[in-house]
Amino acid sequence: MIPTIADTLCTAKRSRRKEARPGELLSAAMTLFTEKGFAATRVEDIAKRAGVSKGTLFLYFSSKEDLFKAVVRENIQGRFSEWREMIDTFEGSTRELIHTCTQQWWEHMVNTNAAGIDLVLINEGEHFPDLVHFYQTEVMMPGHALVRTVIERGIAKGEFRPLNAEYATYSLVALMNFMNLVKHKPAFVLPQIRSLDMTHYLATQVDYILHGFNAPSAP
Amino acid sequence: MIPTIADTLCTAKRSRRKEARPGELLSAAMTLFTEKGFAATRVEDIAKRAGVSKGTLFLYFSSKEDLFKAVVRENIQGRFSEWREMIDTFEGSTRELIHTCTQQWWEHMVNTNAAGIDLVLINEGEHFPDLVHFYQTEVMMPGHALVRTVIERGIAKGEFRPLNAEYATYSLVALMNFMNLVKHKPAFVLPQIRSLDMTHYLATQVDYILHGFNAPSAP
Amino acid sequence: MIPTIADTLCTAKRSRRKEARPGELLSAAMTLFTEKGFAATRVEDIAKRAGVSKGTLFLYFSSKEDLFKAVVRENIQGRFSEWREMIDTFEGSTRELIHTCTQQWWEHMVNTNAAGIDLVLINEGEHFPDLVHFYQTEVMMPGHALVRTVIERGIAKGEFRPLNAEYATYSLVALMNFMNLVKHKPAFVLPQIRSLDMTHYLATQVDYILHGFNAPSAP
Amino acid sequence: MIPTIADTLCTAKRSRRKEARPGELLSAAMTLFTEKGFAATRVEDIAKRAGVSKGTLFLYFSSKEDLFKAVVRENIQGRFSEWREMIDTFEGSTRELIHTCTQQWWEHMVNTNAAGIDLVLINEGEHFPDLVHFYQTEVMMPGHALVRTVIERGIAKGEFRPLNAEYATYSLVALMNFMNLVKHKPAFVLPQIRSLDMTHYLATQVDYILHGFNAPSAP
DNA sequence: GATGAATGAGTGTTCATTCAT
DNA sequence: TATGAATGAACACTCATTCAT
Repeated sequence: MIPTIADTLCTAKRSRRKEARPGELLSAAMTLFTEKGFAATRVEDIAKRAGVSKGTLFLYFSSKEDLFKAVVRENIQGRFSEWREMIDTFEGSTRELIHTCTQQWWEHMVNTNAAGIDLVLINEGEHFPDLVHFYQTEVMMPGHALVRTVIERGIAKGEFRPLNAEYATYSLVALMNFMNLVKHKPAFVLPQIRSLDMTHYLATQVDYILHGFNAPSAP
Repeated sequence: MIPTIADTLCTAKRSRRKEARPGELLSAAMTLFTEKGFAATRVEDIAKRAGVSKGTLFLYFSSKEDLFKAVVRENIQGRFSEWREMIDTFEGSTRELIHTCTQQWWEHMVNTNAAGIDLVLINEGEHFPDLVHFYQTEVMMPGHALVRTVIERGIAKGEFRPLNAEYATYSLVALMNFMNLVKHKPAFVLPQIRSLDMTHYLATQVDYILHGFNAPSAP
Repeated sequence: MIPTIADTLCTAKRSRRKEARPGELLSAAMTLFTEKGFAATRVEDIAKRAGVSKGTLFLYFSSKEDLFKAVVRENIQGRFSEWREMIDTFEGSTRELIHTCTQQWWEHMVNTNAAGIDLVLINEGEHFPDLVHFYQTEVMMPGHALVRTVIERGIAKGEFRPLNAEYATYSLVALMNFMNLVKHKPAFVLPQIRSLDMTHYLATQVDYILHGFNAPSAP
Repeated sequence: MIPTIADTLCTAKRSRRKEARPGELLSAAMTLFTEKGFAATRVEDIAKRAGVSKGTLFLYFSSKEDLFKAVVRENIQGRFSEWREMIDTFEGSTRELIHTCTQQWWEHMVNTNAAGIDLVLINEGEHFPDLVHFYQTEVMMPGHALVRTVIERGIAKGEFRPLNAEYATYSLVALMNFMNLVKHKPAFVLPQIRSLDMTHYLATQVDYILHGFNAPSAP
């Protein structure tokens, strides 16, 4: 018997979907978690958005919290080695390095929503102490260390004044958090900011900060 | 029957409290909303903290949402005229003005939790579209205008380089938001930051920013 | 204004019910738990039977399991002191004592359904290890000790032969369990047994057992 | 292509298993049903224990209930003719006959878990009215009749006093049920009983009962 | 005015059953 | 025949809101 196109599609769809399922769920979960927060997101809505039933979700993730952890692991953790590599081998000025890093962060973390996860934890972390611990240990500490490494590089090479490295780290963290909020939280700032060219805005803000660090302006 | 002293006390307490009731509820609500967010705060806990029953709360506020709106109106609006006055009549350098403003903001807004309301709206604003509109119009726009006025003063007086005033405004907004988060959201940053002297930290960060604006360092 | 009858009834009903609520829930719970088992009983059905809503049940008992424990405490625990008292002060023959005890047990424990709780634990105990522990400690051990005391009294007074007291205890336990099953589990025995006079049957069976213990027959 | 040894084994195993499948499922089901009860046993666990998938189980049994019915039919029915034969041709004393029967029952019914099914029906019979009817008719009535026959033999031969045969039957039934519970329900009795030699215990209890029937003690 | 008992809609999670492969 | 992915009904528990007192 010759398989009809419908058959083929069906088969193809089934098997393609089977493998894609966890990924589709993770993606749907990331979107909704970052849009509405953890508590306000209903697992049923995640499932619906991934095109499956509620029961199917629990086939792949043992609980809502487990799903959230998986989202974090998938999207944030494990990118650090690349960043570390990049920073350690960078040959240009620290000024260029910081611009490169922030632009990449914007592109890969913010535009993909990955950075929005941060905001979820900030807001609802109190109810999930173990998630916070996991996140502090696995995400925030490495991230913070990365930024600090860059700052210290600038100081060591005499590009920056002898700053308090911890404070300077927070200068960049504050900016990144600000941009994260602008991107993900419509209620955060005036609508007009949304019409800005965020890439350009980021570069400018970084320049302000570097200026404060005494880094020479771009030639 | 002759009223005992206990009776008298009781009556006095009663009537005093009767008038103070809404204020106590608003205060309890602000504390809990800023601590736990809107959704995660139970009206029963607000009532308990205000020393009344759940039913009483609904006597004064028709819903949880209504109570939240009242908290916003009570604590944020109406401070702007003082600030405007202060800025318009300030006689020192813009650098000093900015330091003064930020320190006052820290003292009056952050330490009193008022600024924490901001964070609640940022996170859960989706549930209150009209409140977000109100907030944008009545709080964020005036606030933003105030900061911008100060920036423009600095540019006009030649203390700053000819900055993009909008961008520069956001530099300060980002810092203030960062500090707000540090104060209110334990999961936001690494625990170590909590041991900092926040007043000093704020001053230092403002200095970095002003440095970026080409404002001469403090003498 | 003169209260109407309706008012009076309403008031009376409200306040009467308020106090009676936990008792009504306990009673409904005992009936359903013994009829259908723990897992198969829905809290909503318990509430419905007590004439309240599901929410009300959780006002008085923090969980289904907690409710079950309360049923045990209410109906079984705390009766032991009376029994102990009665046994210690009994003046007749051990034969008479055992007949008295078993008849009272039938009347107060089986006819009130209290003994049915036993069966629930027997069947579903595996899923509630802490309930089993509670029950073994608080109910089975004292109950077993009580029966054993009586057996040992008979041996000490020379009314019984020098039995293995533990074995002999189980002889009575087995009988009691049997009757419990007959009363509560329709599928346990042939329907014909239901037409027996259970009081008489119990007395006869006890007599058989006592006969086995070498207690002289009733004169 | 030449089949490898592995292939052969696989095929052999496959076809052997294919035929054995329902039996393996029945056996797994009996174990789990008697261990955990009907409702608390998950079909997936039965399938896993039988080494097949959940889907396969439903290939052989149309529902969980249907599987349970098959377990009952498979394991209990059809043993009665042997017992009847044995009883009718037994030549020793009724006392010996009863000891023989109870020991055989322990060995063949309790130790093989078959008797545990009894308990499941006792507890969850409400969900299977037709099965209860089947069980009463096909299992309990013949079983009861068998025991009664033995009692009546003892009376007829003058070994027992002129007992109420129905009552005396229940004496044995109660003991058997008790032992069944001890064997299968950990929550039933105090843990100490588990350390007893059950065979010896059974013999002793039977002796007590026979003593009550006035059967002379073993010589 | 003040209370707190009562409500019931809403959500995370389980599991028997189905069905495309 | 055998699989296992998918389903959705069911249930314990929470909490904003109501209302008789």
